[in-house]
Amino acid sequence: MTSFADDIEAGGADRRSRRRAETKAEILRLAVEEMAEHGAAGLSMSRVARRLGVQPPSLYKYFDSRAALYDALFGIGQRRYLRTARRAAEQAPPGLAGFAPVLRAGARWSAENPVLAQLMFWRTVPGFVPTEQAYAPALELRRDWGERVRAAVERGELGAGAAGEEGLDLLASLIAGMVSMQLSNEPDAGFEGSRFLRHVDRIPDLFAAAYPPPPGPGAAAREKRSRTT
Amino acid sequence: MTSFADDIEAGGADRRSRRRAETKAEILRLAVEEMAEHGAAGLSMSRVARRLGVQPPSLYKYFDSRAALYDALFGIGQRRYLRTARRAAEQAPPGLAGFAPVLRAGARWSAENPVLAQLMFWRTVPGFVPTEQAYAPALELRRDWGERVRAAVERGELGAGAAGEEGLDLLASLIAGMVSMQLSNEPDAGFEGSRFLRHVDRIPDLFAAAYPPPPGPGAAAREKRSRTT
DNA sequence: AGCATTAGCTATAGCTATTAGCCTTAGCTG
DNA sequence: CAGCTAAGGCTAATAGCTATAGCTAATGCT
Repeated sequence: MTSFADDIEAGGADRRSRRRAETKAEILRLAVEEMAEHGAAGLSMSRVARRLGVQPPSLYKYFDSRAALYDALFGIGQRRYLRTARRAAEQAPPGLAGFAPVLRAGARWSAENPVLAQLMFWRTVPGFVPTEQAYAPALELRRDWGERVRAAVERGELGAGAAGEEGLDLLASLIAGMVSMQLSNEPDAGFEGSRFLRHVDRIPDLFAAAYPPPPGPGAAAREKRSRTT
Repeated sequence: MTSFADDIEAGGADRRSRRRAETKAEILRLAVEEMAEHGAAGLSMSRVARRLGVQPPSLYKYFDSRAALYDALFGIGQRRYLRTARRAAEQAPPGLAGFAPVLRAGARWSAENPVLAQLMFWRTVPGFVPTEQAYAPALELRRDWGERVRAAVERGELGAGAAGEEGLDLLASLIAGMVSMQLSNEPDAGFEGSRFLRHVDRIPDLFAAAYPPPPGPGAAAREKRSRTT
């Protein structure tokens, strides 16, 4: 969170390119600090410049506009969020049982990066629309979830509708709700001990309640297990 | 939505007070139009003044600051939202069966007033913090829900935990999720045919799945009913 | 009819983003 | 190592923003 060094690709191995990338990363870091203080929509180029010890117009050597700065942060956030989810997915068990760890990882990331999460999940900065490129990871993540849900359906853990657009919309709404409540009510609370994010672990059961699996082999065992949990 | 005449109390029966109240209502109306175009955080006093056909400083005769204008809209929105929910509650059946109509009424209101909903449910306007007075209806609504859930618990339709702070947080998260998805993804879509808000009717069942009622008289009948629904 | 208040105005201060254009110097290249 | 390019800073200026101060005319109550 603190450093953006890895998110800026240096144009070349030049010393100049390297220094330029460092400055860009520093600007992004200061921008996030600014947003943490004044709200995601309250980013001021002038204040960032002051923090950097530079006159405001100099910032435009690095980012074409305030919107471009937002877009960079939006894109970095989306990439990191996707990466976080995929890493969690690697270690998660297959099927429905793997939902909770992945959801939890995403929720934790959002709690630890409230400013970026606000920018990404509510689009509330007037005049800012993310570029297609910056938005791309969000579409990838949605595809990931599509596959994950489909796998759970094939395992007989969820009803067929769960893997459709409708089911994915419901699943997205469930996680969005808890993250939204967190961001608007206690953005600085962190993940552990959050009033709202502790409910994230319940999402798989809630989702399964909305799309119950068809009765089949193993249904009785699953039923018993879910009752004791 | 179009008129704010009923939301501004005229100081007296004076002709002056009446005209003043009319102008205030007109300003609020134009402010919402502005916000619909430029985003909730993109309200500009100058643009509102231009629309009203007046110089910017003249607005300050009616609202002390931009924040005061936001606060008025925030308070009006909260009052209307509370009123909408209570009206729906009057006609709703008692117990868990009454949840859906009330939730739906709130969701519909949010879809029809996306700008006010954004201002109220995400607090994303930099520097704006609602006054206690403007926020009060939100607390009342939470108390209403507390009673409604408690009644359902007493009827044996929900588990005991549902009526605690934790349960209410979960319920709030469920509705917030769908409204949030609506506001960020298709704010201009309206209620009917919304991808996300159609899931609102499922909330009671989801909530009941999280706080299942203790087995007791009528449990079998309830079980059968919920399966056929 | 008289007069206080209201509701407009202009001018101004101090922010903001952004563009234009200048100048120095860092550092790559021949 | 010399020279040149372009990176990266600067100042000045424009246009827009919120907000305050203070003036003026007319509204409409008493």
